Amino acid sequence: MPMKIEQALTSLVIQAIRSLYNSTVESKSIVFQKTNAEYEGDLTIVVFPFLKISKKSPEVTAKEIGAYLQANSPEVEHFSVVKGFLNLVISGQYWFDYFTKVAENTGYAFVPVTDSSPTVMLEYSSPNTNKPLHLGHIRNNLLGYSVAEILKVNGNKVIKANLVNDRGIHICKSMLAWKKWGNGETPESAGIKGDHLVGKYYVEFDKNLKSQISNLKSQGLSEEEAEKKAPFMLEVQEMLRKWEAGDAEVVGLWKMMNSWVYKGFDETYKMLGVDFDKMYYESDTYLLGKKMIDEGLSKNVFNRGADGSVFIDLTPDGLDKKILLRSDGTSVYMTQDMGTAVERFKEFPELSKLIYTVGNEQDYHFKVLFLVLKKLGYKWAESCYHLSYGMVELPEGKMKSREGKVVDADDLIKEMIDTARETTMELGKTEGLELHEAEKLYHAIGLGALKYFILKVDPKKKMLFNPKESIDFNGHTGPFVQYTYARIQSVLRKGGSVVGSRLSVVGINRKEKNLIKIIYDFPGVVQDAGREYNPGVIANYVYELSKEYNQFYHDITILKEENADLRNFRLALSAKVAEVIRSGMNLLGIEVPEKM
RNA sequence: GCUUCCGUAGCUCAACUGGAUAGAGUGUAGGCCUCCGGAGCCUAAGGUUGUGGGUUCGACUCCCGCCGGGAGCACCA
Repeated sequence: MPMKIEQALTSLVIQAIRSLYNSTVESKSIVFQKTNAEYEGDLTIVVFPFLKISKKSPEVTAKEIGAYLQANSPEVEHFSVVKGFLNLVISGQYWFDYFTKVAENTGYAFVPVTDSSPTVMLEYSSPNTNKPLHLGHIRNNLLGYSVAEILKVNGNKVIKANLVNDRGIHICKSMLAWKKWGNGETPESAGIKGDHLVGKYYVEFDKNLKSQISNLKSQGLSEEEAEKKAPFMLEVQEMLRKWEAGDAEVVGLWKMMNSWVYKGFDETYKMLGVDFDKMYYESDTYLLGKKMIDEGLSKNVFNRGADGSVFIDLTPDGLDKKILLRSDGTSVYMTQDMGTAVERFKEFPELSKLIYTVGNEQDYHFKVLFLVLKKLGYKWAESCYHLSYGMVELPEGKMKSREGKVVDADDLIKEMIDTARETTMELGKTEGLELHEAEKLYHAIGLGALKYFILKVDPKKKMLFNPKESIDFNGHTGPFVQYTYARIQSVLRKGGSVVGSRLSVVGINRKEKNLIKIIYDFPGVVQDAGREYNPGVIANYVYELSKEYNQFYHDITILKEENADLRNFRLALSAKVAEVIRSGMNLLGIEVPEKM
């Protein structure tokens, strides 16, 4: 990657200040920003921080520094001053040279992974096996996958992990309902995906339990008592005990129903295009944390209550007391998470970061988890990070899975693809496409729209999904970017290939310069996205690039340009834009079609 | 009640981490296919950034107080 012009200018500004005002400034205080479109210029230096040193007005200071830069840097063509802002015009030659240097280098924005690169484990997805995936899971999956890809191109080895919540009382609920009312129904016999079938029995259980509870309440029991004494509740608890004791029949049922669910999940994962390097199952790991109870007690980090329960008192840290072992000796979620974290650093001692992709409703949980690990003396505790994301809300409010107010993942994916198919046909773009190619295209567009819609939003913020309005293919959307890519491919097919490093052009126009400047920004954007764990940075960037290209395409002739050098340059520029769009979209897990 | 996150155009989202007159899309009203793909391009209207103070050359951004909303609050996961 060529050196950034900002670096060279920074040291020049330091020189300027030394020579003009006989003083030194830190490079940190020299901030560059893009020049506003309404003024002439490429880069702007804010001179307010230097006024104390120069003891002159903002205008004079800016002019003096500007003159120095112009005199000492061939890249600074000229400059102008507006109030305290020094606007620098960087020569077209510089931008053109930059372009020829990166034109042939597809990885110019990426940090390569080597043997000595740090290893990061990123956990995401982590579903429960008692119901199918919904829109909330989709955000988790897309976010996790994308951040993993972004970390890779920032020079990290990434292990994508999925910890499946495959045991516990909620799983037993589906099992019990199926046993009672299922009549041996299977995904095959019912013609339903396995995860949906199991989910159906989960709902069934809940319904029947509720009617039992309301019966008991009408007999005069309180809500709390009724919940505890409902026969179905007692039965399901008994089932969980049997499962933990290894009862052959219960375990057999559990295995069968879970295998249905996994098959269903695999289909959904495949449609979403997400994958994992490492699968963990809670049935293997849920006992891990128990060992740490003694460790914590002997280190006086944990306390034992009179009833035998174990807890940690975090009130000195501004948090609460947190139970870690129930009075009956069983462990809670927190304990399990402690155990699995320790286990992972044992399994992968080279881990430099452990990232959990989990919704922000668990912010407190992870705050406590990391603090407990730190108090136990694990120095890697500070390398743990909660990639917290906001909830997806519907126009009518939060999704409630128990009330059936959810957007089912499989339904939504299908709807996106159907809409892509309809739109493509309406626009008459299916000509000359084989059927299976067409279907691949609808998938790319439908999923592209969905993924882009979700990933363009800052993960930290909650987002609204309106099923009627959110499926849009125009404007600031995935298909807009895909369309721009396909359009460029069409130009390149007609224009032939050119060697970007052997170009010569006398001058570049404003639109060309704008495009090169955006291409120039890509490395920094990739870095920002990685530092912030935010795919939205990439999404907004590829949109900006696409928009600029479409203007260029509209205003500037490419194929019919008579000057061969200019024509070649514009073809090479188009090819580079397409390549950056493709690599950016791939970081979001979105495919770009050659035609659409 | 305590802790915590959030309020930006009618709607959905940005704003380079404290910098210029807060930007896009969508929707609304208009315009652009004799030119490489109209899923595109251009123009217009649309804002006291919830609100009141403070910090400073400068605040959507930092601090404090209100108003409104979400989430979490030891033996659920």
